[in-house]
Amino acid sequence: MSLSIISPSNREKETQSLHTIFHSIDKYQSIIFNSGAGAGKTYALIESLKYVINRYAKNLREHKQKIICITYTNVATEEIKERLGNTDLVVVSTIHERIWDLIKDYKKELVQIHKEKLKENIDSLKEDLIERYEKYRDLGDEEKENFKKIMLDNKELFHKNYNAKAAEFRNVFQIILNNFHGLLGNIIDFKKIVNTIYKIEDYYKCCDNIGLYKKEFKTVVYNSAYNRDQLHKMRISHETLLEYGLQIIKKYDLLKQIIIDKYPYIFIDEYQDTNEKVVLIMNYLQNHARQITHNIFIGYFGDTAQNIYNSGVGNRITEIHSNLIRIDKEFNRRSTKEIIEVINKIRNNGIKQVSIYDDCEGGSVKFYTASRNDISDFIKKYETQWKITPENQLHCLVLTNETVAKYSGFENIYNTFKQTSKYSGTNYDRLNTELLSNDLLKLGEIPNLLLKIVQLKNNLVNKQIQVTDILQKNIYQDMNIVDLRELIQLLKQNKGETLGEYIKSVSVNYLKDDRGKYKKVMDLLFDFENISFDLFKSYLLEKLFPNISDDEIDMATETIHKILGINMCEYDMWYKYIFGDNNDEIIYHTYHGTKGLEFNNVIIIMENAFGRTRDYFNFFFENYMNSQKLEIQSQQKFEQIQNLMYVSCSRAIKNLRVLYIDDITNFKNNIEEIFGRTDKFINNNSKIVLYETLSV
DNA sequence: ACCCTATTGATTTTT
DNA sequence: TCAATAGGGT
Repeated sequence: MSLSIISPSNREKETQSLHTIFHSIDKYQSIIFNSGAGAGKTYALIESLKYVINRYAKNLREHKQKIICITYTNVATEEIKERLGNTDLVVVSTIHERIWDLIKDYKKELVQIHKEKLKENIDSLKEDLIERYEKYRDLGDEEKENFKKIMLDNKELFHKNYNAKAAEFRNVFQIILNNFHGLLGNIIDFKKIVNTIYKIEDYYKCCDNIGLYKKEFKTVVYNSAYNRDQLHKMRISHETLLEYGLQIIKKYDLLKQIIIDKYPYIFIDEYQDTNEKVVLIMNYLQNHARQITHNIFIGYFGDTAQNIYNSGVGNRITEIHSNLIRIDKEFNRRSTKEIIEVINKIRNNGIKQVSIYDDCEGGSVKFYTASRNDISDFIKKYETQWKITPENQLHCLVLTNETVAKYSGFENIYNTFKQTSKYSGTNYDRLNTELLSNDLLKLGEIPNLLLKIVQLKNNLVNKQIQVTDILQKNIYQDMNIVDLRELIQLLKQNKGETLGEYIKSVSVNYLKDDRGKYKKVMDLLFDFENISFDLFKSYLLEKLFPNISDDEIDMATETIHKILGINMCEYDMWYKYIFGDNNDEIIYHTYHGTKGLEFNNVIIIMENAFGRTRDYFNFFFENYMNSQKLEIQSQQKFEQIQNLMYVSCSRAIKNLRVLYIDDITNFKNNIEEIFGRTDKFINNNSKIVLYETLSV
């Protein structure tokens, strides 16, 4: 058993680095705590919070003060709350929740800021119209007014035909706009122009309504469930919330002072992912505190090398918030020495980690090349070689959710949903959240329903599930045991090879049910009544192809048939993936999705391309030795890839394999600089074992 | 041969 | 929303 012995001197050193933090807390000197992957950053954060509580609780309570701890995700919030235990002195939340809480009561001021934002947007939208669209620019002032009037009168017609083909769309407006044929030359541009005109009009109206003190225009509302602003409806989303927060805090010194005096300690987790505006806010607080000679401690905890989302502040943080005391932790408490050596080379800057353990040897890292067709064999080989079991799982990292779906066994579900109009075109970005999220609140309506159907089916045959978890209280509370048994029997009769057959079976039994309990269970589950196969089918059609035109119906019906024709086993695989209580031997993730996690055995499937960028990982390897000499933009690209490499490779505790499925001739040397050597994967058991040292 | 327009299909992740 | 490609017109 390795990774278990910590020498007294290492333990002492680790304690020392904690004490450096504590010392800064005592002196109200703000810090930036950097630690690489697996260093125990969250541990340091928790210990710091505990330190403030233990030492200053009495003082804080006397002055009705609290400690703020902000995180990047809700999951992280929950984890910190759990590890910290119960206390009323610390408010743990996401940054958005906190900012909204701090500013939401300043209603008048927010409306004022909102009005200014509307006006700014009106100006820039008007500028866009003139600058981007030549045909529109060339119209005279009177013509522009006239055009606007016509289009405002025909708003409904415009939206009704919005998704029609260009030629058809043009036909609809040709006669109405006979003076403006030039504008109809390019329908895409035409739509953009008209949309912009509508938006400007909406914003003007909103400004008017604010001026008239109309009821719904007296407050700004933050909607965390919605990803886009609806400024004309006084609704803002995440990004604008931070923007308003920054403005209001910047503008009002009294607000700054209130925050400083109420929250003298602010801790920020994963600072590298935090939005730049948040750091700006902190900097304003810090400077104001200095001005009025009040105390405030701000502690940033994170790692710039793990910034994999471009919205994060990353290493620009020290330019924005100056005079931070830098504390680095160089121990690694996760991985074996072999892994640490490789991730140090990938990172190749600042922090060079060493293991905290004396017995840190025994891992293995290898870099293989192969063709795309060899992936499954490669994985299979390690499944036997590493003696993979549900207790010793293999975690396989791939780049896209589509690939995850494929290898996890629900390829058809993913691909068919991708074809629905609910999840394609302008809505394509919803697919991953609404089909694959493990947060049930984020799942789409239909995925949610299908998941509930699969869940009921599985719960009925799962011996560990209690009746109360399957049926709602109002179903079973007035039933005797015989009736209950009968109901369960009937529910269990629902069977089918495919989803469609299963639903047919559900509706057949629906007719058999004379007591009405089965009906009630199903009505609750489906959220509509008189369930039949045809009704279900048209429900899917309506929800997955909303507002569909007549000539698209055939295509849509065919897609619905595909969904119904998918095997129930595949829905089971999908169900298992979502709920993640996984007893599988091999588990697939996206690179990004593994952030913060750690696994004994990791295989990373890598290739040149990622997303729109054809030169992605090869770009990193090609420039590994001379990244300093790249132009600024290329350097940013390099760092982005480097960080993703660093995050994914540092998940491994013991065994790491990278399988590269493109040609590496041009950058083989640099790969070997990092990984020691590269080998061709030969699809033959005996040969591989020769090269490998077993280490499980 | 070249220009303009229409169509199509696509990365990751959080709030 | 964007970029690559297909397709039509001159």
